[in-house]
Amino acid sequence: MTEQYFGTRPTLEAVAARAGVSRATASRVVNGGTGVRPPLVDKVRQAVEELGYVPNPAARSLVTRRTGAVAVVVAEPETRFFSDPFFSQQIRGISKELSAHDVQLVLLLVEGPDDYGRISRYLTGGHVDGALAFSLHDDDPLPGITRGAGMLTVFGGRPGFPAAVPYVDADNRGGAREAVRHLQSLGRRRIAHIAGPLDQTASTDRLAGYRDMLPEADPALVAEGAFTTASGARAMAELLDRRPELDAVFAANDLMASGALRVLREHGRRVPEDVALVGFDDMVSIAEATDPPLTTVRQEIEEMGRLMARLLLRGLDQGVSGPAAPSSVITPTTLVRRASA
Amino acid sequence: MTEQYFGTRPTLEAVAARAGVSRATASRVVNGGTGVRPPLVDKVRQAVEELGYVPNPAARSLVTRRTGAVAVVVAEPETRFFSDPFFSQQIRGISKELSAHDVQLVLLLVEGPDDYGRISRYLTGGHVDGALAFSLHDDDPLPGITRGAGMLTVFGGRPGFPAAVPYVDADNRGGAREAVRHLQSLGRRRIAHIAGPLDQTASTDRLAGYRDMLPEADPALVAEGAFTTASGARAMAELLDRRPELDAVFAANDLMASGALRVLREHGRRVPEDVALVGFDDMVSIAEATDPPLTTVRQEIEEMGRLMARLLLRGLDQGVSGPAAPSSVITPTTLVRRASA
DNA sequence: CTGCCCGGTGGGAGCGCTCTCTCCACGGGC
DNA sequence: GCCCGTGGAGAGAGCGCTCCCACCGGGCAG
Repeated sequence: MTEQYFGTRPTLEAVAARAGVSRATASRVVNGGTGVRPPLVDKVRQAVEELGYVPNPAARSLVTRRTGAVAVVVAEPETRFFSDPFFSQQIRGISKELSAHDVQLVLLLVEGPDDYGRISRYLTGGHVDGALAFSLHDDDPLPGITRGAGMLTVFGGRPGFPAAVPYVDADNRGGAREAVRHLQSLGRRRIAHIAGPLDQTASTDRLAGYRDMLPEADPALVAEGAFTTASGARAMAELLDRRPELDAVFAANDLMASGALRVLREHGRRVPEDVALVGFDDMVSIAEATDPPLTTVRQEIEEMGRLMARLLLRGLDQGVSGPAAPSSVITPTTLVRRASA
Repeated sequence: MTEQYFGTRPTLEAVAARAGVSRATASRVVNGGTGVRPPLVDKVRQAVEELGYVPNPAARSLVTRRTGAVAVVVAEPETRFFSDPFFSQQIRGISKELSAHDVQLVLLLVEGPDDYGRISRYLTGGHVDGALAFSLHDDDPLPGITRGAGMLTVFGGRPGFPAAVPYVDADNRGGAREAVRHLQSLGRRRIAHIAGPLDQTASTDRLAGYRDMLPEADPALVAEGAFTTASGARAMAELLDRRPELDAVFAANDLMASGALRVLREHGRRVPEDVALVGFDDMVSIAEATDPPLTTVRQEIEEMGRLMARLLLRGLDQGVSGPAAPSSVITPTTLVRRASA
């Protein structure tokens, strides 16, 4: 732990000299130390310690052709990425998994529609070994870009893109079915749905789950929101206007459910007595804070992030050879019963 | 734009051969092209284009000793980092500035109190040219770590650490003074303060500004919160209990102000008639959504992020030689008058 | 007309590492 | 007792790039 501000950093050469071995042996020790006799291992370790040696990552990756870093690409036309706890939790999971494997996370924020060129250039540039991306909208150019760059990429959320790219997603459809099934088991017959933006598969999949259970449902019982509180309120008002006799609502996320809740109360409907309400996500800070607390479909967001990273790392390890595309993973959802339904 | 999935990527050598020049000349063109005659420049450019050449960053940084990346270190013992829009906006600013200079952002999330070793190792490892960090608490080990790593680091927020590290912060003290001055100009005499956690300089600086204007203020008019809505509500209740005669409140951020607002209303106090209320931050999504909308002290958060990055890049350019520590920057605040005061 | 200067170019070394290949020493089988 | 097999160590060749330095030729001063 010596000072090394100026005075060039020690190289492997220096370590080898100090330990009285060759550079090759020193390298072997630094990289795991298999096939080197214990006394030499100790000598090298000690030299490393004394010199404060740290391998030069550039030199290493020049020969290994691995960078030990992956990109996380975030398309964020509308500042949603950060404001939505969904992404932050996913990033947490990703970060945990990556750092456990000593892989670094390079954050690539898309700064606007004209910025994809930079992203693409970076990805082809060999700065990172692979990429993680979030597929927000059906027309997102990201899937095209990453495959164009020939870079192994795992997506968060099923891309609208019909290509066979690996992704991690919650069982949106199954979760939605469970939500509706629960409302039905409560004896509700006029079940409305507040959908998310229909250019996202998360929304369309949840809508599909709703329709699975209610194939004959009145189309007027479905309203489209935008995953925000305000849009949930708006959609709820619309539904009450169109079908005042509704007795249950399944909202495609908790934020919209909380907006709906407010409107229901303003219209004098008691929850759950008059109208039962189920959300999606189980964002605890929202679902537990409402009055009454929200019954909702829980998805393991951080775990999904972790899985994305794991899938990518595995694909990377399996090798440069062959189209080692990992298969996608769908994580289960669970219904969390609170008071709203 | 040829396929290059397999088949090794073209090197400078290949470009040079195709253009009929030496590797040195090709390199010159790729790096700006000064001192090379136009016809040759064109030839090289064309070869680059045809081959789809992209420089190998590892090889480049091996010799230049620059990585073209900076770390953003985020200590987040309590998941605050992402949930607080403050940081996300700051990151946006940072990302914009960095990508404009083709510098990458490596995100280092501290995964817990035991994780500082990894961070420190990474920073000393030569993976990045400099670092950006957020100083959250007075006892934060980050300032010590980055200087121990001998790495140029710019902080977001004045560190409690008494060291002379460069940082970017809003004029918290001046902003607080302005808030109180405004309340005084409204004729309020019993002005309370809801402070943030007092182990953060943002909180203590704002408290200091409050005290600047009210040196004789009753200590019972100050309550400590935690920058959250709930803590603001709690602090407000406490203040009303202790000093029911108060006629104004300056809260150290908008979140706490919104919590205070709710409690004031629950206690039958009209805002601003009975109690005038001023917040801090001007988080538009909060300040404009309350009823009445919040008068608050605005700080240019994204701009602060941009400044952090700019300061770091400048320091990096000024050179490896000498202790090129950039000086700190304090950004001005402005009072935004809405209806609450 | 000769020599010098200078812009433009190429040759080549070397950044710090990994990895293959060679070499050596030792031990065991016949 | 000899030879071969085996495991451990070292020498050396690059990985792809930048940059120093030598070189070359043309223009201009002497």
